[in-house]
Amino acid sequence: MTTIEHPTPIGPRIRALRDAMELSLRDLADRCGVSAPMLSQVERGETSPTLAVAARIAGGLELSLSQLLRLDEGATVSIVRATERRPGTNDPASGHRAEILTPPLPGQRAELSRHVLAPNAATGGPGDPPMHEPGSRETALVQEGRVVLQIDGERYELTAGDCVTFDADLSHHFENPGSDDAVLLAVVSAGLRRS
Amino acid sequence: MTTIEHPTPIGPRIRALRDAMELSLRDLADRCGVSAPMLSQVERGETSPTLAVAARIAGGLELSLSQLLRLDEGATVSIVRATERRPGTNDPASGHRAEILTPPLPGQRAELSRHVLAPNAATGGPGDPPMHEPGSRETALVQEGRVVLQIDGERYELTAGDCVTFDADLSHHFENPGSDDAVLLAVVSAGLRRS
DNA sequence: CCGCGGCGTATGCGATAGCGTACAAGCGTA
DNA sequence: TACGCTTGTACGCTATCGCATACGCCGCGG
Repeated sequence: MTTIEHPTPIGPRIRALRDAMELSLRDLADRCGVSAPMLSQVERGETSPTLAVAARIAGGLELSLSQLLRLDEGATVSIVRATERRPGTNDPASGHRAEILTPPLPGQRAELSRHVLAPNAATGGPGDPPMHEPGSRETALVQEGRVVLQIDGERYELTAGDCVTFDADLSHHFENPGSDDAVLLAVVSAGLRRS
Repeated sequence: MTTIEHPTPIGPRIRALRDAMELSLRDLADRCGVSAPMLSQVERGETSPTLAVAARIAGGLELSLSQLLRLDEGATVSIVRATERRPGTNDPASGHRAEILTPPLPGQRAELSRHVLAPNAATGGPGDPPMHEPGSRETALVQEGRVVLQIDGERYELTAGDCVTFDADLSHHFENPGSDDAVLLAVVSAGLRRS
């Protein structure tokens, strides 16, 4: 009996998920098209499955593979302490006021910011930044007014209360086409993490 | 020459990442401890690597495995339109007022909420919900007052301006130990997506 | 007592992942 | 033309993944 060294202890996790769904090895085997003995070996860490079967196992557990493997994501809790207030941008010319609510960030995981767009103001130019690191996600909530979001050439019209989520590594910017200030709460989260 | 059907087209992605880092097959092979021919076969989808070597490849690309596989995450843009205002909870007994800012959500990807905690109030009980689906992340920003966060028994003290990120599938709750209202902006994002 | 159904695991065999090596093609230099 | 040196790929061989099958174990009903 030799136990292989794990890239990540996926075995116990599969076992836990299977138990939580109250499936036997054979039940899960039927659901995912992987033999029961194989499942047993994977759960006990006696073998390293190929991506193909790992993906089928994930499917049987109603997860995507990257979700099944998501336990190597690092610290479960990270706190960034408040520091001096970040200045915030205020561009009277364009009518764009932005305020980053989160403290500056080593090992950045998330950033909340609040934007106020005067009538006809926009965040950056059409092809410019804001553009975040590959894999990051942005969620924005329109709190007041009307906003037009341009992503990669596409145009979306949003009104107060609308919420949009998109891949933040695409070029994107917001505009205020209305005649009142628009207020936008934006959250950028969880991009790739290099090293 | 037979091409296997991919769980997810990881091959082209590896190739793209390798090109972006300007590494040859042998360079990457040295970095990650996987032979160059193997890398070539994986990139072209001629073989499905084991998790062990996939993880080493990911390591050579300075990514975690789940990050390397993260391309099955779905649509790049999703908009949830504003609907009627959600009522929001208001519990005078406990002193907890909560307001969910995002509209109700098919295919929920993110939820922003704003919590006001009167002195000595708390969000839920110590072991209760709020507890979100496996894999989800929560980021919270203390806007006013002082807050104590309990996660899985651990206790963290936060003051205005602090920002915390943690795995939201752990049991957690916030308390206000101060003598003024505490205001908390919370964002839950990107949990598991079943099927 | 036996039999029957379930459970997880040991066994043995094809198929193939993963290695070292050897190869063809594309560069710049002589 | 030949030469080094790079690039990515084809060739064999061994380790092992992944399967069907068989086994020991336990709880239940006869």
